This record gives sequence, C-alpha cells and structure tokens, in this order.
Amino acid sequence: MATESPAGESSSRSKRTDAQRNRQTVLTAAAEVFITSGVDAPIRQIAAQAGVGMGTIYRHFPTRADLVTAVYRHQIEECAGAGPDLLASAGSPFDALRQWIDLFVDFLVTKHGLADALQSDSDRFAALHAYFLDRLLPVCAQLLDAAVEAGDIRPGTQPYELMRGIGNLCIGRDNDPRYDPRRLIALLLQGLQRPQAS
Amino acid sequence: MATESPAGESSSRSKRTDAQRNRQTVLTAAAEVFITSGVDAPIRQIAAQAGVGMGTIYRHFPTRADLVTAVYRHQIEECAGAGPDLLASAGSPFDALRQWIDLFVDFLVTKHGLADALQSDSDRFAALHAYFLDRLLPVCAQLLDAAVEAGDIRPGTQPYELMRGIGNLCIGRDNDPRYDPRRLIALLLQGLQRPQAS
DNA sequence: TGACAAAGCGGAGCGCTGCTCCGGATAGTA
DNA sequence: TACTATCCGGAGCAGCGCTCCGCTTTGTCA
Repeated sequence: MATESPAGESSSRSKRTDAQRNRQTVLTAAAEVFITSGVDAPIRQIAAQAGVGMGTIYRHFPTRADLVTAVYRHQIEECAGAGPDLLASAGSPFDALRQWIDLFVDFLVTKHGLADALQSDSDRFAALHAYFLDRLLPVCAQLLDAAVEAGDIRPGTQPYELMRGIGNLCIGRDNDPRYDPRRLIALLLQGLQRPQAS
Repeated sequence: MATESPAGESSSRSKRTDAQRNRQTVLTAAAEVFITSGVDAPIRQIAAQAGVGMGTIYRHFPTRADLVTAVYRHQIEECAGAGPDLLASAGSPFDALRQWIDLFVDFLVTKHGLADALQSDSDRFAALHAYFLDRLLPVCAQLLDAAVEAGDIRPGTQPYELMRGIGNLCIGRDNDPRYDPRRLIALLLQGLQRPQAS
C-alpha cells in the first residue's frame, strides 16, 4: 500500500525527467488550488491549473491523501520538529505543549478544509490521517509525558485522543467571529492542568 | 425560505391524503436509511426504501436539511425541553449543564454522521444548523448563565462557541475505542470551572 | 354517479464528480 | 537515426444531487 517513503517523495528520483517535472508542476498547482478551493477541490480543476491530464495526477498521486500529504509535507515535518525544540526552549513542559498545540492549530486553521478532511467520514483521506499520526503523535506524546512528569498536568490523557480532539475543534468554516477553536483549546488545557491548590 | 413552521411539520395538514401518507412513508424510510447509511445517504436510496420517486422526496423536503430535521425533530425538542427540567432537578446549575451536555452528546453520537453534517463545509445542511441553533442555543445559554450566576463556572464563555465545540468533538467514526468525545468534554468542563480554591 | 381541475407522482435527464484505461506521444539509448 | 520503455491525455463509465414535465390520483361539484 505504501511506497518506501511515507509520502512517496523519493519516487521522484530515477524517473524520466518529464515525469519529475510534471510531478512538481502538479504539486505547485495543487497548492494554489487548495488555497482557493480547499483540499476537496475537483481533480479536474487541479489538472487544468497544472495544464496536465487527470491521468498524470492519478499516476503520481494515486489517492487524494497522497497529493495532500505531499503538498503539506514540509509543514508537517516542521511541526513535528518543533516539538523537541519547544521542550528545550519553553519555560515549562506545559508551556511547550501549549505552544506546540498553537503551531498545530495554526497549521490546521490556515489550510482550508484540512481539519475536515482529517476526520472525514469517508476513508478517502485514510492515508493522510495515518501520516499525521505517524509524524505528530510521538511528538505530542513526548510533550504530554514531559508535562505529566513535571507535575504540570494530570496523568491519564491519551495523546491520540488529545490530538484528534484538537483537530476536531478546528473543523468548520473559517473566519467565524463567533467561533475560535483556540479559546476552547485553551479551556481544554486548563482542564488538563492539575488543580493548582491541590 | 422557511415555511411557517421551522421544520415544516404543519405542512402535512390540508394536503391530499395520499400526499400526507407519502410524507410519512418517506420519513420512516429516511429514519431507517439514516441508521445504516448515515444522514448523507443518497436520496435515491431513501426513495427506493420508501418505494417512491425522488421527486416525491424533494417535493416534501426541498433540502436535505429539511428531511434530517423532520426525522430528528422530536429528539431535538426533547433535548431542548430537558434543559429547564434539569436546572430544577439537578443538584447544582453546573450539574444541570453537565447532564444536559450528556444528553446532547448522546443524541449526536448515536446518529451516524449527524455531527459531521452539522459542521459540514458545504452549506447543504445550513437549515439543519440553523434549526439546532434556534432550539438548543437558548437552552444552553440559560444553563450557562445559571452556572455563572451560581459561581460554578467562570463567566465569559459564549454559548455558541461551547455548543459548536461540543458538536465538533463528536465528529468522526463511531466506536473508536481510542477516542471518546465525552472524556474531552469532561476536560473542557473542568477548564470551565472556577479554580476551586479561589 | 360521472366529469374535471388541481394536486401529486415518477423517473428520465442534465451537470458535476471520482477514477480507469488505452492509443498516442516522448525521452533516453543503442 | 531508430527503437522501446515510459509517460501522457482525456474519453468514458458509474454514482451522485437536483429539475422538470407528462402522467396519475384525488376530491369536488353538478
């Protein structure tokens, strides 16, 4: 099911040069279309934007999740990499966790429809879901463990549940002044903290 | 845009008897199909189950939201009605809020795909969203106000944000042992409570 | 009872999707 | 230059939402 590399980036090596070029063209076009039409944009539209046929897109990215993953790969990796850094630089493990979640939320909120896709009822995005989990779950777990270790938060919270909850809270139309997922997530973190006057 | 009654139930009066019968047939069929295939089930499938044409469904329920609303109307009303009752019977306003949210979550979780639909990116379900807000937002606001009044929770939380957050947390595949929205909602409520040793 | 609007019904049909598949073009090599 | 493995394009199929109009049924009135 999976190529040798999670997002199939290495598949761009040892291919014909026109194929490599097309792959990049599709990635660029997809990134542009995702901004305006969301990650659910019709494949035909992405193909038109790239000036290639649909077959070309499906050949390079068999599932939609593969395409989305490839487009956002760098940012997901950045987010994963930021975890340990924050743990070292922040004032406390809890602060690191909070800041890392901020990064994660910023990433999700600025990608139109990405959070929706992650929890989509259909399994069209199963591979995307899997990639997020592979890369980010260990980071979240590490931050969570450190915060528990430091006594900042109560133990028992599962990283998967927390991440999925945060992702879920980011679902929905953007720019609704009545709804800011950050406020609810702050509340959630508050609930995670130990009662301060134990 | 709207009929005289929010979900158009009164439209079953003063119509031809065969039309009334068909309306009921469609409602019953839709309820059955929703259980197995979710609220996103193809209209053709509901029509087949009811043994009517698609035109009949669209005539009685112009949008999908109208159909979903009509199917779940009684349960939504029950949930709305439970608010004041709980406020009178529960030990504290905060307990009432908690129990009411439990009811709301139970309702959402047992309807396959309903929570997804409520926050759907497309506006196919706009009327459903509106109906939920019309009926449940005032109830939630009342419970929230009472809890603030009693000093159980900190002020400042907007009912809309809370309800939508809870709805969002209920999104996703059911029966995943790794994810129980109730645990996160409990955490959220914990964060809502005043620091007990003020 | 019989006739006749009015109301209701069914599903063919259109437009839009995702995805496949194969004839034709192209790149790299001998 | 000739040749083949590789890649490309988009026609085509299936599934969906939704509309539209010829046909059927109902209720009424003479």
